[in-house]
Amino acid sequence: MSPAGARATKDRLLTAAAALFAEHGFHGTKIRDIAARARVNIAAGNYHYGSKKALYLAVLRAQFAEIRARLAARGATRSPSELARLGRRELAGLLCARVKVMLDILIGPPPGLHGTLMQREMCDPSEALPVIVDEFIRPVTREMEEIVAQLVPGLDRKTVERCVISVAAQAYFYRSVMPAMLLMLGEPAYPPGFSRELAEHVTEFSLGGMERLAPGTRRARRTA
Amino acid sequence: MSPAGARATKDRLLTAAAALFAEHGFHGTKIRDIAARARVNIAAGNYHYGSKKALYLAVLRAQFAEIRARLAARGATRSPSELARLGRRELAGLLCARVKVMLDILIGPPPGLHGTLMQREMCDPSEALPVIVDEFIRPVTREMEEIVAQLVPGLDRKTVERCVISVAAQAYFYRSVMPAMLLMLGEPAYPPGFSRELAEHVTEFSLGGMERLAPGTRRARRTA
DNA sequence: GCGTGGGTGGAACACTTGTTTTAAACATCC
DNA sequence: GGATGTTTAAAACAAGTGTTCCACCCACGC
Repeated sequence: MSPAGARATKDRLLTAAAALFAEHGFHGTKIRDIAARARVNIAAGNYHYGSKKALYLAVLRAQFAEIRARLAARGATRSPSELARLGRRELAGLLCARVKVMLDILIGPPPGLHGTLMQREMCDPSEALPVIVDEFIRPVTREMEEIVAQLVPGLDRKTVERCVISVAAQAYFYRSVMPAMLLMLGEPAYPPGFSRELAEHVTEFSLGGMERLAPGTRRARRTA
Repeated sequence: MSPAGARATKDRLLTAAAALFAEHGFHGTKIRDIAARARVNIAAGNYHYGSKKALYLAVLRAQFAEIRARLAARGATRSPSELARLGRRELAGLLCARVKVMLDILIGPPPGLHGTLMQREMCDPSEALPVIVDEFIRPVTREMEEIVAQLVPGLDRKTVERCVISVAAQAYFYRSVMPAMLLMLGEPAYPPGFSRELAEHVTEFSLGGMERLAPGTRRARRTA
């Protein structure tokens, strides 16, 4: 087959596998289903990737390489020198924009595959977990830490780290427990405009939290 | 066998199944492994519970009935009238205590089975999800909402709900992404005393967030 | 004492599933 | 045109796994 045709098959395999791995997990996804969805032969998966596990790793690598690129493109990234020139209001807006981007990716609509795949990796870590940590979690965390440190001067490193976690936790939560939350809401999906509303709530909530932890704030009792 | 013996095998089956389902998930757990761990015959599972799925549902029902009892026992529960008599400082302490209880259950040591089972249900919801929602999430959420509403008067209902979510999200996060976080920390487990440290951080962070969202706070711009 | 029935043990069954094999068809490059 | 690499098709293999079957055991009631 032509190289174009070849890449088409290999790519169809990858995208079909990504969707199915996200939907049913590694164990719940059958090679036969992937082949059927990609409209290729059953043996194609093993031919191109060697094994089901290798295909899974390829899927995760591709997904998190893609999302990293997407974040860099519209992730509201600023260099440290740029950050230093921003005022509090702009920094807060930047924080809100980043939270919005995270929520858009996580809860959609439509919900991205990345969040689901990440969640599954947390349930059953595989050799792909370091890839996710290095390709996604670490860079995003780093950038957020710079923003937070700039936004609330005087926070020690550990507190900055924990504040970033507290921010990320809120965004991640809405994806992570989505089935339960939709059950409680009685809705089949999050309403339109939900990620914007949430981004504003999370930002305000977190700004309050970070300011309270800033040195000099009343009742900001630090623990040993 | 005597009824006592029968109940013994049935119970051993249940506890063994709980541990293994938590560790490996539904698909990853084999009837034979459960039987081996419970030291019963391979057919015992199907005999006593009908099928693997029914056993799984029984496990989740039992686990979340147990945790509900545990929470009621040491969950720092207060009646609305009791809450009304508490000052801000005591309410904040109550919030911190509840966060600590959640973190103790979630991240341990040792990490409880409930958090893991819940996380797996979020990945692959089954008929057990409504049980978790009704037995665990709803009551805990309700109690937290009462505390928050008492702690920060004037918050509208929706904001109270979202604040509770923001608090719970932080606690849940440390369990949910534990593998990645341990990988980043380079440690095999969370350090001793971690849940206390975290409870204090989460409480302070959240108090700041809630106060900022309170009506009358500067820049507490509400969204439509 | 002796069936009797609920519970048990071990094997067998039936099915799924990842992987491999064989063969042939097809496109592309030299 | 032949060599090479890619794709399809069908079948089979091998391992694993949920479930079922049946003989057996032992406490309990007659």
